[in-house]
Amino acid sequence: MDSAAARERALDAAEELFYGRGVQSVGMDEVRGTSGVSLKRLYQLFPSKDLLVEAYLERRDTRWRERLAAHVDRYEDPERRVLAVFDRLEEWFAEPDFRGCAWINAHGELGATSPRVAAQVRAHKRAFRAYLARLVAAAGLPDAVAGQLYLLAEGAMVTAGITRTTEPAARAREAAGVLLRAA
Amino acid sequence: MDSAAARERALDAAEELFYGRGVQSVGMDEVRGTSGVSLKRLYQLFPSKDLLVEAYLERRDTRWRERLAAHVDRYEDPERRVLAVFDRLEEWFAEPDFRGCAWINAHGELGATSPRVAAQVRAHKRAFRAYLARLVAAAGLPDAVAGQLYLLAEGAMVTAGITRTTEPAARAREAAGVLLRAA
DNA sequence: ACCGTAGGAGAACGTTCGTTCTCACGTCAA
DNA sequence: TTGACGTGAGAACGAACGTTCTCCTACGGT
Repeated sequence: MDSAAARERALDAAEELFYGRGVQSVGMDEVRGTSGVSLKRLYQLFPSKDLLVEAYLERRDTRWRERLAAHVDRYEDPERRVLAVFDRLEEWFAEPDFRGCAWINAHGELGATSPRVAAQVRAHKRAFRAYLARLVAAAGLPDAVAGQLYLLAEGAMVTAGITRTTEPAARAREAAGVLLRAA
Repeated sequence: MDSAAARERALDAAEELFYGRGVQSVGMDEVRGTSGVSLKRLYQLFPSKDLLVEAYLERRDTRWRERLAAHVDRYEDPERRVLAVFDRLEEWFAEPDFRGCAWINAHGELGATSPRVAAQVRAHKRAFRAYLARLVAAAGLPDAVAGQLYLLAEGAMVTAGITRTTEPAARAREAAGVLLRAA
């Protein structure tokens, strides 16, 4: 197994475990067991657990935003594209291993003690918010609407994570529709 | 120091530390140091750390909802009372030691591994949501609006916790105003 | 005064975990 | 063939931490 493959496997295992059970309740030894990558190699690729956590969050950030954009790009109508964000949320919430927003969870767990994780979370949320702002601007709507929709989306994520239902997405979408019409 | 006073001090310290830095990064020894309650007494009052965590969340839940209700009760107009929820959020976000919603944070940290904490978080959120529903019903508005406002409030909490600004409260309040007018 | 009990300070115990080390094995270059 | 090197399995190390234990002091009832 070459270095790149080991890295992917390690990140796959890290993501599954850290996201599924929280960072602090997963030991490096379990990452080794799940990934099949030896401890020695793990520490070559990621010299500390902190760095593995950062890499996990970073890769997940890229993928999460790509999947969102891919979903939105199914549509052309600018207003429909805004609402597609909430459709994507619903799809996400329905995934069998969904356990809430990885960044909100990581912030709750590590935000107070790890400035780097806190910064990654802020960057991720800033990027999401900026994306929403672009969609709203493309629909010719005032920027304030983006902030409102952003709060709805965050509320839906956190609520879906706690209740383990997809329903918050539909509710947020309804509210978003009202806000769009009112703007 | 009698037993009741020791209990209060222990809970004060637990709340300050657990809320401020997260549960898992605070040891029982630090709770002892901050509270001035010896380990022996701590374990008499709370036979395990888990039970101390539960007691912390429970006491905070009671107080948090009392303060919210007290703020809302300043007003009589039913619609104003609904909006007062967001005023209270802004006040909360501005507190100097504000670090996001304790239950969202606890859920991110422990929700996946502690069913009891997860249940407490769900109960707290259910209670908040039910309170909002009562305010909305008293204003003669459809129940669906309560769900929408709830998502706005949760989004504001999570965003304020991550960005450490009070601004999400004002944005959520604006959006809430629009939703109320549209209903 | 005397004893039983409670409490405080802090050592001690056992476990977990991040990280490093040991050792044996296989591979490839000279 | 030999020897340097990379790797894997897992032991080992050191720290942190939840929990319990030891020992000493102080007090309340007789």
